[in-house]
Amino acid sequence: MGPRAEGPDGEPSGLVAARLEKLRRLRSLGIEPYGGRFPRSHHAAEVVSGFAALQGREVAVAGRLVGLRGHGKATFFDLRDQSGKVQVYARQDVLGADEYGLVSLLDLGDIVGVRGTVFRTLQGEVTVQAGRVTLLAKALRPLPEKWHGLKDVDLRYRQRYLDLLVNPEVRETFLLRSRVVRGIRRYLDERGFVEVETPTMTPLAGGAAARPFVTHHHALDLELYLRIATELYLKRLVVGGLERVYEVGRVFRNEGLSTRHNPEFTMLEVYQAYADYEDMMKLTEGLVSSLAHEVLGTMKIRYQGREVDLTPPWARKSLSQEVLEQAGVRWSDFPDDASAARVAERLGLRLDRPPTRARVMDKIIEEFVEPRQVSPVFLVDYPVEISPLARRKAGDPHLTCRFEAFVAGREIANAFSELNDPLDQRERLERQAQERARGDEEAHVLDEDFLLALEHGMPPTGGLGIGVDRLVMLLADAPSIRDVILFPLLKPR
RNA sequence: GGGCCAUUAGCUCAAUGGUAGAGCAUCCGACUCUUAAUCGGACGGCUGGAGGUUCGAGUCCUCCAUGGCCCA
Repeated sequence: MGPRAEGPDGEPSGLVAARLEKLRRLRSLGIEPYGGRFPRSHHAAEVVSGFAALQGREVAVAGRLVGLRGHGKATFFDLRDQSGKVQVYARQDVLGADEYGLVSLLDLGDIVGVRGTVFRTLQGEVTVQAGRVTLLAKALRPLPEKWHGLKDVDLRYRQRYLDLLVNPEVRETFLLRSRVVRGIRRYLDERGFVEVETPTMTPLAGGAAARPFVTHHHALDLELYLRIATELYLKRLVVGGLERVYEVGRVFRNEGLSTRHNPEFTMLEVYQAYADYEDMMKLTEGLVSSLAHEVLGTMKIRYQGREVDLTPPWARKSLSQEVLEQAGVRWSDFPDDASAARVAERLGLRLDRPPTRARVMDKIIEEFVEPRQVSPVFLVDYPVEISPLARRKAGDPHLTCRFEAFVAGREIANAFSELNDPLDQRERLERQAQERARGDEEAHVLDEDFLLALEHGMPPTGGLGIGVDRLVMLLADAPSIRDVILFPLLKPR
């Protein structure tokens, strides 16, 4: 499909038509509006910061035209590349009438390369005086308004490239995300962890309590599920002797959208053989605090107006104690589903599905405990009912060696001493299978292949999961998960 | 799934139920140190969609679409 003057959504022909006309005029002048390779000697920011050494010297810069101030036979324009912005000064008497004719046909949004000498204007701005101007790509559509930026949230997500071009803080957020992910890898690599990749499409979606997406493999005529966690495959690798493994990977959960939920998101999972959840606490606080220091230069961060100090060690509190303090109930107050329903009623919890004991536990934590944990804290020792993959606590078979870490009222990590008793694991998954048979689509699946692996012997292992998107939200002070995912899921237009 | 709010020019926003406007962008003209360049002129709209109330609807009502926030 060729360029058209009228867009599908009623784009008025004027703006596009004007640029198509310029394109035609450029070609008639023998200028190719879509250029090739343009070797740059410097980035924009380097020209500005390196002025002392570059003054009077020739540079080659390229970028998008984001400002244009014509003065008849001279023109100032601003080029922006990934590093920043640099001003260019083009004079007809230097360039000659032909090449200056090209400058007069430039539009905001065009991609332009400039070779020229570095100088400082009378106003003090570091500027490249153009000796040669090359059009590298003609823009046929205008950029959003330069002063107010692009605010329409829908357009910002659907045309993220415009958001990135016009709203500098958006680019900053995604550069920060990149640094966070790189920092995670570096931190773990330095500690002897091996990065692996496990299947995204699997015959069973295990390792978490969530509804999966379903897809179909034609050649095998096989139903496949997009993974909801990487846990069960990573533990198979621990069985196989990879003693320290991690995966930073996309997982998929078939749930609604909110400021904290996107159906696909990025999860870090880490497994360390011969370790336990105490080790995972040290790993968590060490990793998160050093990431903050690395990308923000401080461990004292601000999230949505609240001051949070990530400096280790983080507090540890008993989950049961915290539930008692915040909600006024004990786990032992509701030993079964019937009593759990009464407790839910009394606490005013509204559950969308029948209130089982496990659901009420989850809901109490979510509603009463999670929002109140502002300073970093590990809440430890979760009930076995809601922790089917975690090792039981010695001396109290109702609890597990599991913690969740909370910062700024949000869960950021979930970890436990992994259950390596294949018989206990089988019983727990069978219990989940019963829940599933009773209609709970989010109950864990029973994965025989995983149990087979456990039966070969898995060393005692500490495992940790961190939601990378939520971690980035925390560090970027972003209120919505959509601010840290480049292309969040939207309804198609 | 429910409630509230939003949707007006390419973008950002105005407009008691009574002639749809501004800034930026665009187009034409002037201008060789501007930087939200400036100055003069011009173009730009089925007011998200479909119905309804009214002499008259951007404005009031109903439904739909998309988004946001809150709730489930």
